[in-house]
Amino acid sequence: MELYDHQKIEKKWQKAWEKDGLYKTPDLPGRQAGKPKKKKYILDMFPYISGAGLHVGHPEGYTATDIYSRFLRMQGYDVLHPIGWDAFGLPTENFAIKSGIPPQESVKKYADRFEEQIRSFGFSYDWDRLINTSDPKYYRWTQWLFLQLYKHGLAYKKEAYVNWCPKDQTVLANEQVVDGCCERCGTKVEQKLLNQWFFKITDYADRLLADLDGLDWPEPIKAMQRNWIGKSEGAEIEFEISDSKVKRFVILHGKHGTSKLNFIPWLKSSLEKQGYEVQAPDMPGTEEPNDLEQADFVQKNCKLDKNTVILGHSFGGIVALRLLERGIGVHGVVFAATPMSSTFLDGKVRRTVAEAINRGFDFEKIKRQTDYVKILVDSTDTVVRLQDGDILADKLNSLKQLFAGTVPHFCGKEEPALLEALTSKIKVFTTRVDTLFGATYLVLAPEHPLVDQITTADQKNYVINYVIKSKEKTELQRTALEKEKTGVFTGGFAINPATKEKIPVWIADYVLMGYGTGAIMAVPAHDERDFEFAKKYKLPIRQVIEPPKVINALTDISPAPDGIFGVLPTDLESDCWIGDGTLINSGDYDGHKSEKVRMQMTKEFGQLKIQYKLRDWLVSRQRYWGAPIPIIYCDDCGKQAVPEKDLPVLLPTDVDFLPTGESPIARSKSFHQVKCPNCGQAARRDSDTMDTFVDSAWYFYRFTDPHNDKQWADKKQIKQWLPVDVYVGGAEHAVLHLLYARFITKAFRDFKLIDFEEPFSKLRNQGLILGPDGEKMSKSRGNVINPDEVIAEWGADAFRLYEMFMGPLEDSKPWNTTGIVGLSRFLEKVWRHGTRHPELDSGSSIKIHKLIKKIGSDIEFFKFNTGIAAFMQFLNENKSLSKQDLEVFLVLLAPFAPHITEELWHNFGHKDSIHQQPWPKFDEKLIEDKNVTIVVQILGRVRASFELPAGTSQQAVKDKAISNANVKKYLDGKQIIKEIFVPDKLINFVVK
RNA sequence: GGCCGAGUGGCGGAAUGGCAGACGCAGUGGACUCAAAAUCCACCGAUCGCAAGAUCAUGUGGGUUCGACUCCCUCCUCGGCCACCA
Repeated sequence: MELYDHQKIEKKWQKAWEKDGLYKTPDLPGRQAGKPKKKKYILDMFPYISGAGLHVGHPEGYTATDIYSRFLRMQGYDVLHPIGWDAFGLPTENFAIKSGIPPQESVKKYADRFEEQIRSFGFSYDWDRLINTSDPKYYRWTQWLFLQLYKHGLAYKKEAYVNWCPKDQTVLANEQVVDGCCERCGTKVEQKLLNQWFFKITDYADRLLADLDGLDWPEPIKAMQRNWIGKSEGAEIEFEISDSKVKRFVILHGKHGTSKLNFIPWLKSSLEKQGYEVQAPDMPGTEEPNDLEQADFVQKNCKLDKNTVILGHSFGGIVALRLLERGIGVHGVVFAATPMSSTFLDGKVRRTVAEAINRGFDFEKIKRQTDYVKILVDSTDTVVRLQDGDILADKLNSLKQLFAGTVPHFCGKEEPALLEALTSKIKVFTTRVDTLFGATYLVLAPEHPLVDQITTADQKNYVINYVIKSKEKTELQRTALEKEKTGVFTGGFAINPATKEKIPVWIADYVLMGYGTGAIMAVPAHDERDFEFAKKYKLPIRQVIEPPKVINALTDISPAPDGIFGVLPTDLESDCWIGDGTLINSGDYDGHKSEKVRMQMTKEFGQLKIQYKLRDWLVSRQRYWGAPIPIIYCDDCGKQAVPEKDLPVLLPTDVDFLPTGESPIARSKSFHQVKCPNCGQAARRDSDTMDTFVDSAWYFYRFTDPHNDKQWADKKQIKQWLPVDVYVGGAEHAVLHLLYARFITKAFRDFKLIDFEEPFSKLRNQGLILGPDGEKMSKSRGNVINPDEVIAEWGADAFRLYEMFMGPLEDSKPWNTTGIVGLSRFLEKVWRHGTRHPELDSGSSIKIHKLIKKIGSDIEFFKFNTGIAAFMQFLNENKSLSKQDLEVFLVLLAPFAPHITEELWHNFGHKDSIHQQPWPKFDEKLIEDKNVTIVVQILGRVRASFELPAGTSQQAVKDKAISNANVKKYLDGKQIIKEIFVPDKLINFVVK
C-alpha cells in the first residue's frame, strides 16, 4: 500500500485541474442551452495584497466559499467563483517612499506571491478572471465610475477639514492619527481646510437604511450599518438673534442692476416686514459701473453706521469694499456672488470687470471696519467664477458659504439664502422639542458661520482664541480624550421662541459642526452634556419635565428587582432627568406627557426634520498610489470631466514619492499639464487620487466580464450573475466597504445601468484566527502562524479541514499548533480505507444515507465544523466499508479535501474527476429510525431509558416505564398527578 | 457612555426547551514491538459508591416551565463596533 504523500498528490492534482480547465466559469449560464437559469455567484472579499503575504486568516473564508462552490457545482449549478487583488493603497506607497522601489514593481511581486500561496490551497477559483485594481485596464473603469457619479450630480467638490501633519506636509487618514499625533513622525496633527471631492452617499441614507431589512446578513452587521447611518427624527427650530445693533440694511445692486430687478424688491419687503429699515439705492452708471463713482453716491445718499449691514450683490460687493476702505464703519457686510478675478462673463463676452479690481484694495483696513463678513457663493453661478469666493475669503479671513441660487448668480425673484444670511436666525436640531421651555442657552460649534456675526466686541478676543485652539484639536481630541467640556460666551443673545426669553449664545467644541445644524439648544435640566456645561459655567438650569411616578403595583413582586427605583433622579441640583415625563413650566403644555406633545410642539415652533449621522464620502487622497481623479480644471470652462474616450488617466511614472504637501502626481509635468477638453487651452488635471474603497466598491461587477475593454462589464453578463448570492469576509468591513458597495449599486440602478438594488443577497462573516496564545496575531507578539509552513508539513487538505473544524466560521478562535494532528490522522484513516480496495456490496447502507443528509445540510448552513465531526464519527463507527459506501463518502468529502479524494477516486479506477460527480441523493424513507430511545423522567429528572419501535403509543411507553426497577423505586408511595409524553422521545411523570 | 456578541471539562468546541460535554487535541492505562514511532482497544467534569446508582455541575443571583446550556430579568467578566450625534 502506498503511503499518503500530500506533497506529491496535491501538486499533481492542482496541475491537472488547471490543465483540464476544471474550474473555468461556464459562459452565459443557462441561456445558451435554453434551460432555466440556475446560477450562483459565490464571492470572497478580495485580499489587500502586501509584502506580508497571505495570513492564516485569509484561507478560512476562502475554504468556506470553496466548499460551498464545489457543493453547488456538484448539484448542477453554474458557479462564478473568482478572486482578485485589492492593490492600490498606502502601505505599498509608504514602502516606495522608504525603498525607492516603484509601487508598480512591488505590487507585481505581491500579486505573484499571493497567487502562488492561494493556488497552493487547491481552491476552485477561475484564474482566468483574476483582476488587479491597480491595473490601468481596471482603474480605467474606476475613473469611469467617478464620471458617472459626477454626471449625475453625486460627485461634488467642497471644502473640508482634514488631518494635516505640518512636518510631513501631508494629509493623514483618521487611522494614521495616534493620540492626536502623526503616526510616522509624532508631530501634532492639525485640522486643515482643503477642497475635496465627495460622493453624495447621504442622498441614499434612507434607502441604505430601509433595504437592510430584506438582506440575509448577520444581524450584528446590519445593526452596525443602522448605527452608522444613524437616523433620528426631531425638530428643526429657529432662534432669532436678539441683536439690537442692526437697525438697517443697505442693498447694493450689481452691473446692469436696479432696485427693481431680481430679488431686491422681495428682499426689501421681507426685511421691512421684520421691522428693519432698508435702503436699496439705484446707483449711477449701472451699465458701465465705476466703483469710486458709485461709492460716492452711496456715501451721500445712504445712512451707514455701526448699526448697518451692507449686502453687496455682484459688483455691489466691490462698492461695499470701497466704502469700507474709506473708513466707514458698519456692523457687517454680506457679499453675494462678488467677482474677484480680473475678468467676468458679461453676457456672452468675457471682459475686464472693472478697473475697480485692478486698482486693488487695502484689505487690512477693510477688515477693521466691520464686525463680520459673510461671503455667499452660488454653486450654479455662470457669471463669476466659483474660486472668486475663495479669493475674497482668503483676503478677508472669512469663510465662504456655498449655496445654490434659485437662478444662477443669485438672480431669482426670491433668494432665500440671502434673506437667511442677513437676518441670521440660529437653526438648531433637537429630538427633544418637548424640553424647549427649558432651553436656557444656545451653543454653536466653533466653526459655525454665525460666530463672527454674533460675537460682541468685548468678547471677540476670547472667542477668537477659543476658535483657534479648537482648530488645532483633531476630531479625536475633541471627542474622546478630553471629557471636560470647555466653551466661551459670545456676548450675543437669542430669543427662545417658546418662552420669548433672551438667552445667551455660547461656543463650545462639544457641539459638532458636522451633525445637524452645528448648533444646539441647551436644556441643562434634561441633557447630561448641557447639564455638565451649565454647572461649570453657572448657566441657568430649568426643569420642565417631571419624571414618571413609580407605579406601586410592584408590591406583590417581592423583592423588587434591583434598579427599578435607581433610575429616578433624587435631586435635580446634582443630576438631570433625561427621560420622557410630564411637562411643567411649559405654559399651555403643562401636565401633558412628552411623547404626546412632541408633534404639536414641532408644528408650533419649528418643523419636522429627519437627521442622519452618515456623512458624504470623502474620496480625494493627496496620494500617488491610487486611481487619478479624472477631472480637468480650465480657467475659462471650470471643472471638466475627462472624456470617456480619453480614459484611463494613467498614473505618471516621472515622480518621486517623498511627501512634500501635495499629491506626488501634482509635481509631474507630463501629468499635470493638459489641454481643456472643452476649449483646448492650457488646463491642469486634478492631482488627487481616489480612496481605495472606490476600487473595491464595484470590483464584483468586473468579475462578470473582466477583460471587457469597451465597457465596465457587459450588461448581459451582469444580469446573468448578479447579485452575489453568497459573500464571505471579515466583519471589519461591516460598515465602510459594504456600505459603499451598496451605495454604488443603488446609484447605478438609478442611472439605469443595472436593475437591482442590493449587491450581496447573503453575507457571512468569518471570525479572526488568533495566535496560539489567544491574542491577535502580530509580528511584535511573535505569534504569527505562516500558512506556507503549515501546508508544507501537513498539506493543504489537512489545513483546510483544520480551519473548518476549529469552530463556527464566524467565531474568533485561537490557532492550536497541535490541533491539526487530529485532521491529519483523519486523512490518514481515509487513505487507509481508500487504498484497501473493498468489496462491492449489494447496496448503499442506511448509515451513508444519513451521512449524505447531514453533510448536505451542514454545508448549506455553513456548519462545516460539525460536518467534519460527522465524517470522523462515521469512520469511527464503520470499520469496514463497502465500495459503494466508500465512494459516496469520498464524494461527500471532496469539497472539503479536494486532493486526497481525487487521488483515491482515481485509485478506484475512475477516469473522470470526483469534482464533477453529482451530489449524492439520500432516501428519506430509508433513514427514518425504526427504533427510538425513550427517556423516562420523574419530575424532570432522567431515571431510565430504553429502546422502543418508533411510534409506540403513550400507554405502551408508560407500561414499559413503570415496570422498570429504577423507575419503580421513585414511584413507590407516590401518586402520578400528571404525565408529559413527547412521542418517540420521552415520558415525564409528575408525582406527589 | 451607547449598541451588539460571548461566557460549557486541562484546551478547541457539540447540544437552541427534552439523556450536557458529540467530534478533535492533550492526558491515563493496555495491546502490538527487542525498543520506539505509527496503529488499535479502554478510560477521560467533580464528589460518594464494590456495583447498581446517587448528588453536584454550562460566569452570578433570581424567574418562567413537568423539564432550562437553551426563554425572561439582575449583576459580573471578556470581546467587537460606535463614541459629546443634540
